[in-house]
Amino acid sequence: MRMLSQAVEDYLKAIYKLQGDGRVATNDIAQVMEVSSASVTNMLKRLTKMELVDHASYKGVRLTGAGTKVALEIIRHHRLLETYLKEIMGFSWSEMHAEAERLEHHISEEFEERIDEMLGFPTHDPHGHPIPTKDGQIADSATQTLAEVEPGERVVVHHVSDADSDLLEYLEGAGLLPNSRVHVVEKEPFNGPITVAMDGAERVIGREVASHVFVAHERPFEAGA
Amino acid sequence: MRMLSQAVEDYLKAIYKLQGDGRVATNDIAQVMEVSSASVTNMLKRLTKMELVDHASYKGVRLTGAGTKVALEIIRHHRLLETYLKEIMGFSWSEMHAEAERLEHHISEEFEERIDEMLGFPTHDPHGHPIPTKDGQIADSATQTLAEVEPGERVVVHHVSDADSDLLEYLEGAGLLPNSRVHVVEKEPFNGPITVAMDGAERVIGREVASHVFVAHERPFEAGA
DNA sequence: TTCTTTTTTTAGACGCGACTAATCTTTATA
DNA sequence: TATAAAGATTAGTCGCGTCTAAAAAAAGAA
Repeated sequence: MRMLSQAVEDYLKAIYKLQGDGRVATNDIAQVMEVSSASVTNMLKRLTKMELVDHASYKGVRLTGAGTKVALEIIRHHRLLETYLKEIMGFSWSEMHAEAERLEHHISEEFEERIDEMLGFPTHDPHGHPIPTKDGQIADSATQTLAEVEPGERVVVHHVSDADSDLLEYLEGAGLLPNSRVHVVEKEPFNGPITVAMDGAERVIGREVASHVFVAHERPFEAGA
Repeated sequence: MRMLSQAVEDYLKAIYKLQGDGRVATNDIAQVMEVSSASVTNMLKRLTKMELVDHASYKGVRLTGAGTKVALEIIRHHRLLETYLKEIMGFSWSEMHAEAERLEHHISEEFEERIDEMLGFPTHDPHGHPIPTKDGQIADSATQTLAEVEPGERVVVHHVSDADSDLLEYLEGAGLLPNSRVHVVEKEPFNGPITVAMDGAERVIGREVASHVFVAHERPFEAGA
């Protein structure tokens, strides 16, 4: 794995985020990166030579397999860092993002593994965004469980684990059915119970039970990422 | 505080370490930085313009007050990071140094404060090197107490707190007198007792008592710093 | 379709931080 | 003290990543 500059990593990350199914426009990259279009064109030439992007003059750009891999690594770093800074180090929402934005380029594989482990291999960051795995897989947005949601977050139940029919009945009784809106009020530490509010009424449920309730965020994408 | 490049920070750190009482030679900087002498001369010109060093052609270089301040900040980052990586994150000695070497340039004031606090405001890093304070003070090498020494380290008792005569008598009975060599064998977590070896015999002492025994390392300066 | 507007690229420049080769200065040695 | 060796600086180049101004290509409107 060759050494890439921070600038290169930032461009790849920006292109990844702009890239839906199609190709990305030079001007769009210039805007989110806050540089001139000429700078972007210049960089795209270099990225093309490095085979990280596929750029055709006047036709937009797209990440190659290698480029996508790098972008996902950086995004993984970012989201793991945000989770770590918030959960373990007590950073605020605003400080968290800026710090992760810088550190994501400078942590080692080793560091990444340690924080992943210390966090219990989380699948989503504090915003609810999925954390790419080491081999570049991104969890489906509905693979986050209620047990992982942070206090203050509002989520919608997506589906419920169908392993145990007793459990299903309990969840049904508790009103934790697909499409119900849930507001996580409090979380006891050390895998203790979770207090949720549904239709204004509070309810305390065990962490174990919560880990069988798969949820989605109400607003999948927002400002910071 | 203006933004400095990583290169500038690295030069200042190198000069700080080479600088005893006198001035530092271009070639010496080139050697530790692993760059050509011409590159050093070139950088010294820029550092002089920034008023971070005081450089006279053919006469060596010396840090200014501002330059020293920056160097100490970076060294503080490095030593706090090494301590954090080792104590909290479980890094090995070898990984610790390399990681701190990169991260020292990229952590915020906020991050620095958090890890300082999480570590209980340590005065020395795991090597036993003093950690500069935020305002650039460096603890005397003999202000580290036995309570702060890591298992495996060998230290020499420098002096003993003279607050309490009962304590002094206890320490005398335990053989913890100035110039005695002490090998820390084990440390119980959560401020539990410490096992030390002296003249081959092991002895268990309370953490509170150990915090009144001021020690110095046998080899004040070694490879990594 | 032709003209206009928007988007993108090219051309040329600049600061940073490195390099090599050549040219001083200073220091050491005969 | 003259000369050789060691140390430091200058001169000139290069790649990175940015910029502005100008030209070219694509897209939209009359």
